[in-house]
Amino acid sequence: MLEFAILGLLQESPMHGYELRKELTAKLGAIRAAISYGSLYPTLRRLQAAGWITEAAETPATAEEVPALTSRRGRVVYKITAEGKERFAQLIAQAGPETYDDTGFGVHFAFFARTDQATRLRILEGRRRKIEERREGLRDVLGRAAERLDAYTLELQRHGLDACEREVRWLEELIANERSGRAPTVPHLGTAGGRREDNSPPPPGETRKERP
Amino acid sequence: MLEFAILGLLQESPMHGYELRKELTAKLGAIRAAISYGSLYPTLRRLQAAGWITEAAETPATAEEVPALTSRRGRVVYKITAEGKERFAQLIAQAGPETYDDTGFGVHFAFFARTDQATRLRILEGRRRKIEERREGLRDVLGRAAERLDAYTLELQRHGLDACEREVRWLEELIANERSGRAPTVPHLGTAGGRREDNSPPPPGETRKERP
DNA sequence: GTGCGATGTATCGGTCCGATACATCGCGGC
DNA sequence: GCCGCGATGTATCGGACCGATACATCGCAC
Repeated sequence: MLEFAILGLLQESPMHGYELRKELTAKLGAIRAAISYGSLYPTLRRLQAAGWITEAAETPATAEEVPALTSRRGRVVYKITAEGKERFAQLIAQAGPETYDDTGFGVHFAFFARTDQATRLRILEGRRRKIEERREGLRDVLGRAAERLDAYTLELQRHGLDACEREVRWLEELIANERSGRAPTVPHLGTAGGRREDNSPPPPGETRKERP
Repeated sequence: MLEFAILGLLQESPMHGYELRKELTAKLGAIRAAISYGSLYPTLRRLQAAGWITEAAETPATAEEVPALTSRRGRVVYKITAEGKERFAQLIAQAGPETYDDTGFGVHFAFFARTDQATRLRILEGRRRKIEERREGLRDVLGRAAERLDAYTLELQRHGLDACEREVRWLEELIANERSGRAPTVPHLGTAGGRREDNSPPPPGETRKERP
């Protein structure tokens, strides 16, 4: 999962570890807390060993200004390779069971902008199926095994059941949307009205052109 | 987390591994998929080494029937020890940061029937605080960084934000309920009748009372 | 001039998962 | 009669990820 997310992010622009973590947190904040360095750095090393990313020298273009007096700090910038892009495409295409669990689905969804419509549809439907199964399981427990469980446990199940039903409805909307016309957002909300008050002083990748 | 859940379940009755997994799945089905044997068995071993659980001989009372012809099947039944009960009580009392993340909170909540009211309240409020923080983070991203993110990522955040708001409301209800009167369920739903035989000390809240 | 929070890289032990292996039991179909 | 098959049951192994920890620099406020 981390591998997938890193390759996806580096496709937008080269980054160093710390930055990667921040972007990851911003992009995946809805589905997981914050990636740990204890996962991040080893994974970066693994990706590099596999040849999917490389270290890029950290020289901010106008490097002649202050050459090397203070022994340039060890900031390691990574960029994705051609093999890395292939790998990412391959990871998108092959959807295993882990694609539909909470984290896996969230990460895939976060990169839907780089995913073709057919695959998007497949993933959304797989997720819906999985949630429906979970929902049925919860209904069973609430129906058949209710007297074996205490009130708190039941309340937890009920809350979980509610979340399942809600997510299924959300997925239905997204699926319908995906089928009829390739609109990227669900109807009840427009195209994210932009008000710009903070233009992020050092934008980590200002030359971001979406590759269609 | 697994340690906590196992000790909590074995407090209700002795069980063998397979059974434990099924009960765990039933009780925690709302918050996590299904416990893996690759976690369960090593954890059982660890708990046994620590002296918190012991193996109980599997002899169904009338064992004289078929003595040992077919080499009695290796079903290992575990039961909790006095030290194990102490350990469980200690784990309930001390609430670390992990008590408030998704899984940690869910597991603690599932055993609220064995938790005193003050601790319940503390955990519910800690969880609320944590979710409120996550909610603010998502609002920040949706407000300040919206133009940096694509429509799918934004939709994901919106869905996450919605879930946060919903959970905060749920927690508010539970907290209010916990404060005024010790009713174990939220008002809008009743049911939940008798418990099964269970020689544990009186669980602090099986006497359901309808709060108007 | 000094402390302190943000930036930045990195490792280590431990928890948990997914795949896999293997053995028994009851039951229905042929 | 016996054969497969799904449920029951115990167990291990490699790998992913986390939390704690360590350490170093930078800019800024006091």
